[in-house]
Amino acid sequence: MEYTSLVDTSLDLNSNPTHFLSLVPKQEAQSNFIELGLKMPCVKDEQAAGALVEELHRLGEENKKLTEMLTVMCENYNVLQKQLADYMNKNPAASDSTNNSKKRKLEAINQIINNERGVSESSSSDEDSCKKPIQEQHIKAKISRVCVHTEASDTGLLVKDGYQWRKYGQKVTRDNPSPRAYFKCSHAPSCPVKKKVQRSVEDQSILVATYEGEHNHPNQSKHEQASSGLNRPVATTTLGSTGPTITLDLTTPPKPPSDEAKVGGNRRVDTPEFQKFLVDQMASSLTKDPSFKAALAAAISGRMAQQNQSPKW
DNA sequence: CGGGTTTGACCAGCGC
DNA sequence: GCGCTGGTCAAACCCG
Repeated sequence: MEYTSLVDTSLDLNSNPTHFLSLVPKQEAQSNFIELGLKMPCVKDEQAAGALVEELHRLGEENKKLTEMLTVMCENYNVLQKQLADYMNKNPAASDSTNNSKKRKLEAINQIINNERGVSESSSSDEDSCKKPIQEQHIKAKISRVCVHTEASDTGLLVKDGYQWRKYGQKVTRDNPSPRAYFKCSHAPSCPVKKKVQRSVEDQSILVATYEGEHNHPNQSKHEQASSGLNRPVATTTLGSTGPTITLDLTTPPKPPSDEAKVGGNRRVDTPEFQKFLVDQMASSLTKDPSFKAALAAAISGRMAQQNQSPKW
């Protein structure tokens, strides 16, 4: 289950700007207009400076509220996921309707999730985890997934992440018409890390890279990474192979709460620190998105035009 | 010639 | 045991 299917972070501004504006207080719409560099014609500089400071505080408050809202949403998602797992355990017939491979996959996912959370949520997974060697569980827990946005015309399965990879296989899987490529880390012969790269079923322009294990050697230098034209990772998660995927711009570094949040780590996504990191990323992604700003400007200007027709603001 | 890629064959796990 | 599926191997091939 993809996070994106549950938490839709997109704002359909273009389709109905006035609808969006109805959610935004009139005062804020005006101040956002100022922030976008579209100055009101008759506002004096001092007033504008004061308004900007005031606006800064207001935006800070707004940011805080949004952060809290998103945190609550993430918590709700986790609760729903848990409820679904409970339901599946209580009603095995419901899960029997799926085909065998999906069933197999679900079991693997559940195990991964349980390992990630360090909590056994069902007795069956307890039994399974007891059967498996501890070391194997440990390896499985070191799974992370990274979504990389590529050009639609780009048919390759190359995800540049700073490491050296050697392709050792390619396979067409049942659930996805796009072939899946298998890579081993060739930077160090003893490095156990493997990588699977496959195009997303929903969006062929997105490459989904699944990393297994952890590198036992340092990455390329920052300079090398910068000059090697790395792909633009749009999302990363460490919650198993089908865990949450939130579209984020990770090209610029607001530092994650800890280094564990980096690719290849096994950081839990349900920790407050990671959620705050996600929130920060979303916020920065939105504010940097020119289309978002353009849509917002269009919405505000449309609203202002509407307001100008009526005598009062 | 060495290293990487391609691709068909093989193997293991799982359900029936 | 058989069929299906995902993962891996390894020979052939390609390229600088």
